[in-house]
Amino acid sequence: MELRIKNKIKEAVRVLYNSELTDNLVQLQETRKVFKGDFTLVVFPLLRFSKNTPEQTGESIGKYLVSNCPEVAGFNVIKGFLNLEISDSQWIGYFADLSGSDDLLEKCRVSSPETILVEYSSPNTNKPLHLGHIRNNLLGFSLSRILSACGHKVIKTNIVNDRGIHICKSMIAWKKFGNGETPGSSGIKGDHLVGKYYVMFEQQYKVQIEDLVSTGMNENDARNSAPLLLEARDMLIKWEAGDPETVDLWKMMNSWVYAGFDETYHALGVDFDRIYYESDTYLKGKEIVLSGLERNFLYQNSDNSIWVDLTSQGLDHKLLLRSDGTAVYMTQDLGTAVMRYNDYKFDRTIYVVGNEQNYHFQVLRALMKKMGYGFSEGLIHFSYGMVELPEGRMKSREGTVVDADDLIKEMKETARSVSLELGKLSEYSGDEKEEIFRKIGLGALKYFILKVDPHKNMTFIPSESIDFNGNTGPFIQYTYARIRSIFRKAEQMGISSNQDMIRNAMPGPREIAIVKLLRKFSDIVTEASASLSPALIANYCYDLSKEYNQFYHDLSILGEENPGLRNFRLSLSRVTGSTLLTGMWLLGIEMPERM
RNA sequence: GGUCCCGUAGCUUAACUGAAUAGAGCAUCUGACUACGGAUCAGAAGGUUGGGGGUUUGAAUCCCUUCGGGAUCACCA
Repeated sequence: MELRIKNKIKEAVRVLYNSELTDNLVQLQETRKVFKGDFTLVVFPLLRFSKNTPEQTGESIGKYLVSNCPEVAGFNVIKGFLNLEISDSQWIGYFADLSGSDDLLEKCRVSSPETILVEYSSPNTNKPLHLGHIRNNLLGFSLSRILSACGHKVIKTNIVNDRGIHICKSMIAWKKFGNGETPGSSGIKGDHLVGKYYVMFEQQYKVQIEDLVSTGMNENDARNSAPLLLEARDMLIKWEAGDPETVDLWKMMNSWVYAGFDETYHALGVDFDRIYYESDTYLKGKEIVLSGLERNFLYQNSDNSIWVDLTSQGLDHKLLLRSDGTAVYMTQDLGTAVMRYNDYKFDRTIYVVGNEQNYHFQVLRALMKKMGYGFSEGLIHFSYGMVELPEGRMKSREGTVVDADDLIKEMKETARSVSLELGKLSEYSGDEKEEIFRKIGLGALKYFILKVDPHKNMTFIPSESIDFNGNTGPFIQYTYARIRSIFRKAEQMGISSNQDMIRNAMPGPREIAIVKLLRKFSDIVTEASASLSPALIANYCYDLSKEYNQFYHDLSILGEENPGLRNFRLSLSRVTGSTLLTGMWLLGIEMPERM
């Protein structure tokens, strides 16, 4: 519709002022609520053609459109703004089409689908997932669904950081202090158990440093010569050499961690198509660096360390292999990227990684370009903001890390107490209730995180951040549950919605307002996919719910006497319900049938 | 110090890539159920978009400057 109107506007200017308009001069936008109309043309840019006042220009174009453009039923001009009024029958006709289609996302499909890898989560195996990972996982998962809904081939992927000195630290601590403790023997979830030994290492290490300092050693030397650290380094060397005992221990402890992560991922409702492990990819990375050196893209220092010079691209020199030949972070990312390209020939890889690594990804891209990898342009860093607490960043040392498992559990508990307080659901079985609490608690958490612009840092206030009223997940879920309830009731009454009757109805402004919103859905999803922003969909679902709740409050649906109007309202409810369901699905949020 | 990001009501945030009177929610105050679900709805109050300058018919948005906060610049990941 907008496109047709825009073309008519161009035609109007051609006829009235004998001038050709370029698209960027036709600024057609939604009319703001305080004014009358549906679409607004900003006429300021057209004054140079009309050589007239804004009011006169608006008036002339408005008149032309009313007589030449069937969609436009009327207009008004306020200052430099031409507000166009669309006839109700246009909106009703549009809704009839929408209502008859069974695929709300049909218009979102791109004409040339890409193969896109979305990397998210990327945990370390020495500690459990926390709130930061939750944002990461939710963003990555939702982006995957959005891109895939738009027709792209999406591979959800994860790179597990399972090697390095930090892993050896928890292994050493477990060996020395663990007395053979396992998840099974202790009842502690595997990732938490390993995390416990990592913390224990750091504590004991600190004690040893203090002891050494008290004997007169300076702190730096103490740090480097504490027995525990020496043992960890020794273990890393053994690991790299493939020492069977070390590798077995590593495998065993990793398997505990993976089982723990799987549980968290499952609770969060995210999954992956393909998981890469750093312990596999770093070797590939080394290979690439060595061949890059041979081909003179890189250079070697006198101490044998290997570097790349990116100063010509405004970046710096970057180390790629240590002097002892071991790999650094960048090394394995090179390897991972190449392995992935070999596996999938992707058009894009979207790295969902915090903005603290902006520089790293700039370097990665520039480096791959320099080394001649054609796909370097397709490496996209989806840089999202940190989750902070009121007192600042989460710090594991200060024990302020918000644990993912705890948070998920707390959300469900909160949902439970809110529900019980409201006294609903009494007729459901225990299992049914648990399922509803889970959906609501998780819905609140997910919506809270996804509704904010991914690029912005966000503050999480444990006691009050997650609400169940207002602009929240449960508000949208509630709206959906109400709609479902109407249809249960309608069924009892023997009423069903009839597609053929829609065009004959005479709905009022409340209904039309919803139709206008429903119509925007596919544009919003397309926009979310293009700009990689689930927040657009989240806020849209809220707007739609709000509009629907107003309608629901003011007007009766099943109680409406006029069958045509009742049918229209029922159809409107049906499409609103499926739009909310689809929108929230794109965010990874489940909707309860009742709550 | 170099580079980059962010400052919007008390709090959490929106604003389509420069347009009209900057939208919401929470919290506060006032009202609405003999009605399809009150986790709802209606209303009030709350803003010099950190400050200052500039470009423009028009700036939260672009440019400069200043203040405040953060990130990054490791043979850490």
